[in-house]
Amino acid sequence: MKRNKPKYKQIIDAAVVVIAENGYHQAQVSKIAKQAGVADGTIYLYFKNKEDILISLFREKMSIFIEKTEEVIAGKQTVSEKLYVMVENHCKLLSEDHHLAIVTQLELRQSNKDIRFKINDVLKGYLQLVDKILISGIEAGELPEDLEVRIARQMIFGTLDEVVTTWVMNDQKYNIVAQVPAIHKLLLHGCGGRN
Amino acid sequence: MKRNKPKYKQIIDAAVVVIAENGYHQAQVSKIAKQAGVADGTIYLYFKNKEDILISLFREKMSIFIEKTEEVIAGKQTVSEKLYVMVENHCKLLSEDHHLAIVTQLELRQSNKDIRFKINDVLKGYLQLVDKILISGIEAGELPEDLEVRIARQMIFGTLDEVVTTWVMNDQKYNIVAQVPAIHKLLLHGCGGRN
Amino acid sequence: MKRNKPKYKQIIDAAVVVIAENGYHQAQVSKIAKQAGVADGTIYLYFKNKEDILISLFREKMSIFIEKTEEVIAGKQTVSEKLYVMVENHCKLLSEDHHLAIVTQLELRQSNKDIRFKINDVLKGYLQLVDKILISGIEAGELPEDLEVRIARQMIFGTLDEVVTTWVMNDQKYNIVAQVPAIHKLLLHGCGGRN
Amino acid sequence: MKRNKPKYKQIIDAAVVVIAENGYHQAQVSKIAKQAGVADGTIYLYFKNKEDILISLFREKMSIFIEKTEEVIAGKQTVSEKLYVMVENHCKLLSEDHHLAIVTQLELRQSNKDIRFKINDVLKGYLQLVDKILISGIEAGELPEDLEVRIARQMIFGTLDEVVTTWVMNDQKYNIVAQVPAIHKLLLHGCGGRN
DNA sequence: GATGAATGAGAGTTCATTCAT
DNA sequence: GATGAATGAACTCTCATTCAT
Repeated sequence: MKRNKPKYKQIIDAAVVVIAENGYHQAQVSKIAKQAGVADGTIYLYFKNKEDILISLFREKMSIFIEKTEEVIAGKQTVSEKLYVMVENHCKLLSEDHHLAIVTQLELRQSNKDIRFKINDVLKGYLQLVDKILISGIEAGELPEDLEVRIARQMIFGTLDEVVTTWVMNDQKYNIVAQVPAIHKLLLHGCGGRN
Repeated sequence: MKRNKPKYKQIIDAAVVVIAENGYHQAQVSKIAKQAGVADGTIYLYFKNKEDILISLFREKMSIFIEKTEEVIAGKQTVSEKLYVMVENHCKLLSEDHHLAIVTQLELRQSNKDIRFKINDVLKGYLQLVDKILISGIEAGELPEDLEVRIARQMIFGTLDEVVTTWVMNDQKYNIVAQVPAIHKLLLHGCGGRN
Repeated sequence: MKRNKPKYKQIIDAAVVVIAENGYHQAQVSKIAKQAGVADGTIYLYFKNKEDILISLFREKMSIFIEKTEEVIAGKQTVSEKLYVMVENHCKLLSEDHHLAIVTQLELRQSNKDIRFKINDVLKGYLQLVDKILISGIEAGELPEDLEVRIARQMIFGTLDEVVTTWVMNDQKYNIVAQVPAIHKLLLHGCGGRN
Repeated sequence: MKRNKPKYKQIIDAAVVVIAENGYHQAQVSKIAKQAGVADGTIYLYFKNKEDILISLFREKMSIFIEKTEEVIAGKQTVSEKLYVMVENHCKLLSEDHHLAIVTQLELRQSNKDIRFKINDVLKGYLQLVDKILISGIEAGELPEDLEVRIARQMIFGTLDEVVTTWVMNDQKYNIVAQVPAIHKLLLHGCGGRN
C-alpha cells in the first residue's frame, strides 16, 4: 500500500506548501517534486497523475478533518452543543494551518470540473456528519420535525465555507475562531433550534 | 463608449454560451469569436484581453442581477418579504438561464486568482444589497439589535451559493425555485426574524 | 504626383518621429497615422504599403543628403578638400537631426532583407558621389593611379557609417563633428592622398 | 555546464542553417528544433528563449573568430603583418562558411535593438584585438604617436564590415580573399603606417 | 525503486490592409 | 479624398508525462 510509505505523505505535504505559496496554476509537478526532495519521475510511482495528487491531498486532509470532527461531537449531548463544536472545529483546524486554508478555500477551486467533482465526492463524508447531527436533533425533539435536512445542511456548509473563504481572502488577518459563537447562533436558529 | 455597441453584448453572450458548453479551459478566444460571428481580432477592439471578457461578462450579468433584485425588494415592506423576494429572484434568474448558471457557479471559479479577486469586487455590490435588507430589518425592529450583520450576510450568500451550486452540479435536474420557501425560512430564522 | 502633396511629406515626417521614439518594431501604421493627423486608411492613398513608407522616407532624406553634399563639394578644388567637406557634411546633417540619425543608423536596419536591398539601391546615389571624388583625385594626380576605387569607396562609407552608428549607440553624447579632421586624415591617407 | 553538452552546439548550428536558408523572420523555433533533430521543448532546456539562441550563436561564433585571430597575430612582428593577417583571417573565416556570413552580415541585423545591443557587447572583444594591434604599432614606432586609436579602429572594423556585407549582398559571387592585399594597404596607410 | 532528460501539443494576441460609407 | 471598424494569419513557450539508465 503506497499510502503508508513515507514518500506518499512527503509528496502531499510538499504539494500543500507549493500550491499555497505559488498558487494553483504555478504549482508544477517539478516544483512539488523539488519541494518533496524527490525526482519528477518519482511522483509517478506514488500517484497516477497530477490530478491524483490533488484529490489524494484533499482526501488525506479531509479524513483528518472528519476524524477530529467525529471526536469532538462524540462527547456532546444536545444538537446545540454538537453544532457548536463542529463549527468550532471547522474554524480551528483551518486557523491552525494557514497553508491548508489557502489551498482548500482558494487554490483547489481553480482546478477543472473533473477534479472538483471528485473533491465533492470526498466532501460528502463531511456533509453526512452534518446530516447526522441534524437528524439526531430532530429525533431528540430539539429541532422541528419538518426541517428540510438537505437544505439545512447546505446552509450550514455554505455558511461555513463562505465565512472561511472570506477570511482567507482577507489574508486571514482577523481571528475567525472568535466568530464561532455568532455563527453557531445563526445556524442553530436557522435550523429552528434553541440554546 | 464600447459597452453600448451591439458587438460588445454580442461577444459577452457568445462567451457565456461557449464557456457553458465547452468549459472554462476549452473556451478559446477563437471559439468565442466564432460563436459571436466576428473575427478573432474584433474581440480585441472591445476587450483588452481574455481576462477582460470574463470580468466584463460577470459585471454585465451581475448588474442585471442587482438591478432586478432592487426592483423586487422595492415593493416590499417587511424584512421577511424582502428576504423572500431576494432569495426567489436569485434562484429564478439562475433557473431561467441555464448557461449563465453553469458559467457563474462552476466554470468561472476555475479562473485564476487575479480574475477571482476582480469578480469578488463586482460581487460586493450584491452583498451590499443583503446588508441593506438586514439593516432595514434591525431598524424596523424585525431583527434583533445585536445581529452580526457581516456574518448574517455571509450566511445568506453562502447558503444561496451552496444551494445553487449543488443544483448545477446535479445537472439542474430538480426545481430549485420550489425550495425558495424552505431556504427563506431557514435564513430568516437564522437572522432571528419571524414571518 | 502624390509626392508633392502636403500629406505625403506629413506622413514621412510622422514616420521618422514615430520610428525614432518607439523603435522600428513598435512603429505601427496606426501610430504613424495618428502622429501625422490622418486616418489609418489615408496612409494607403499615398503609399502602397508600409514598406513603401520606409523606402520613401529613406529616398526623400537621402536625396536631401546627396543634394547638400553636391553643393559643398562643388566649391572645392582638391580631393582633400572635397573629401573633407563630404565627411563634414555627413556628420553635420546627422548631428542636426537626432531623430533621423536614430532612424537611419539603428532602426531602419532592423527591416527585412527586401527593404534593405531597396534602401541599398537608394544609397548607390551617395556612393557614386564618393566614387566621383576619388576619380577626380586620381585624374588630378592627387591620388595614386592604382587606387582600387571600389574598395576605397567601401572604406570611406564603411568608416563613416561605423563612426556615426557608434555615436548614435552611445546616445549621441559626444560631439561627432569635432572628429571630422581626424576621420578625414585617416581616409585621405588611406586612399594614398596628402593634405 | 550546458554549453559543453552536444545538443547545445547542435542547436546553435541548426539555427545558423535555418536562419541562413529561411531568413531571420522565417526562422521559427520549431524549424530550428526540427533541423537540430530535437523536440521544440528541448530547445528550452538549453536556451532561456529565442533571443538567447541568437545571442549565444553570435557569442559562440565570435569566440572562435577571436581565438583564431589571436593565433594568427601571435606569430607576427610588425603592425603591417599583424593587420594583414587579421584582415585575411576576417575574410577567410567568413568565406569558408557561407551560412555564417549570411547570418552575421544580413540576417542577425534584423533583430530588435535589445539583441543588437547584446551582440554589440560581444563584438567588443574583437574590437579590443584591433586596438591591441594599433597600440603595439604605436609603441613600436611603426604608427604615428598622435593616431586616434578609437577612430582608426572604427575605420578598420567599419571597412571590413562594409566590404564583407557588400560581398554577401552580391551573393558572395566574387573572391573576397583576393581583395585582402588592397584592403590591407588602404587601412595601413590610413593609420599612417608603411609596409 | 529512483532518476531527470526529452517530449510535443496547444492558444492568446498583434497589426498591416481593406472597403463600405 | 478621407475615414476607421473589421479582418485573420501566424508563432513562442510551458509543463505533465514517459522511459532508458
